[in-house]
Amino acid sequence: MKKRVLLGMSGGVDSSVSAVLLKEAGYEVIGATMKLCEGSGSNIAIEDAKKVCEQLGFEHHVVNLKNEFKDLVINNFIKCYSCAQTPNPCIECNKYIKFGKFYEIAKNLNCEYIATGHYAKTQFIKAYNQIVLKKSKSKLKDQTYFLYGMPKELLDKVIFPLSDFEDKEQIRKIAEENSLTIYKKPDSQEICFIPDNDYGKFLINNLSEAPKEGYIVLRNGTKLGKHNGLIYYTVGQRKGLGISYKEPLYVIKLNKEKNEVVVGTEQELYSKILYAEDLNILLNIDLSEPIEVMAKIRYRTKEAKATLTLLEDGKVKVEFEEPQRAITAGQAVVFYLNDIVLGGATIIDWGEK
RNA sequence: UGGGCUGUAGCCAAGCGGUAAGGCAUUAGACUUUGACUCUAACAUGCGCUAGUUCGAAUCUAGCCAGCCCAA
Repeated sequence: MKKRVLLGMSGGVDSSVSAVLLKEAGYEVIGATMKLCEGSGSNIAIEDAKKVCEQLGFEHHVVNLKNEFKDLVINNFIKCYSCAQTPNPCIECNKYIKFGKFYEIAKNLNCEYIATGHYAKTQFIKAYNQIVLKKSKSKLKDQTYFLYGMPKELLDKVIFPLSDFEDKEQIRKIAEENSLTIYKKPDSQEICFIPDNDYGKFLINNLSEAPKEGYIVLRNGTKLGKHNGLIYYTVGQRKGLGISYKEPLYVIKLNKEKNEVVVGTEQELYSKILYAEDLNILLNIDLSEPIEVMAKIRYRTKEAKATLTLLEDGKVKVEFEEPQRAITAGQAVVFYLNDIVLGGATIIDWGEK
């Protein structure tokens, strides 16, 4: 009997080609498109995915997860900003929706597995006696940074058909060869629930209290200018400060208490130490003693050698060998052992204490 | 109406006789399943105004205008 798998389909190239690959691998595939928010993009996604399923002879379902998405992802996004942090909604979405609610739906449809078009890989590793989450073959497109939050129990229930592809062109080629009309659809970007990418406007419409004006200051308190609200800034930001200074200035901290944006030179952005919370561990491994890992503080940043120390309450301390640039509260730090994802956590603070 | 200082792009600012650095901001791209960063390109025929010296002036000279400071 064929194994049944529920494939999350965004209507894009990656998930559509995943459908082809699963079919070729002999799975019984059911396609499902999650409806996460209103908007024309969402309807196009559904139509495109449905069309692919028709072409391949699969069932297609539309799964309404709007309420869950709002409760678990959008609300966290808003809350995070109101705490002067910078959220990463894609990580929350993977954690709660794509590898949470979506799996519940799969079970209801009698699917043993779920699949997505993420660039990531799962593999049984004897040393850990488990299936682990690994980086995809394409190091450039690897998306494990966004996936560290998935439940460990799901590792043997998830299939990533794109795990061994080197680059996107191959994927597009497969789409074209299979006459999938979406083969040249551009890659998705930006936050999916803010179609015009104007997240400032989105926040103003959704925050309980309006953003307050305040000062932009140097570390020593020198006032350099004014800002329209902390929500418009994030650590490491250079553009949009509107300040004249002899060298480029970057946001190095958002001070919620004083409602101040603290700016400094590029050098002041670097730190060797960060603290994080909500640790999620994907590996059978003993963390009672500090451990050497490779840690990544941001998507598109090279991971760096660091020591991971467990503190109380699921909090961790990460000490890097080399200073890292623009460690940002609200963003994730993800830990790797070679290509294997150990886990990750949400950054809450940085610098010496 | 004595003395001193300043006046360079939307903003900050270098240059001090040889043909307008740099930063911020802005615009257009590249990169990117978060927000950023980064990269590439564009952005003053003109340096308060007017005359003059000079082969050549933002740079020197004179006058004027504007702002600031110190004295009355």
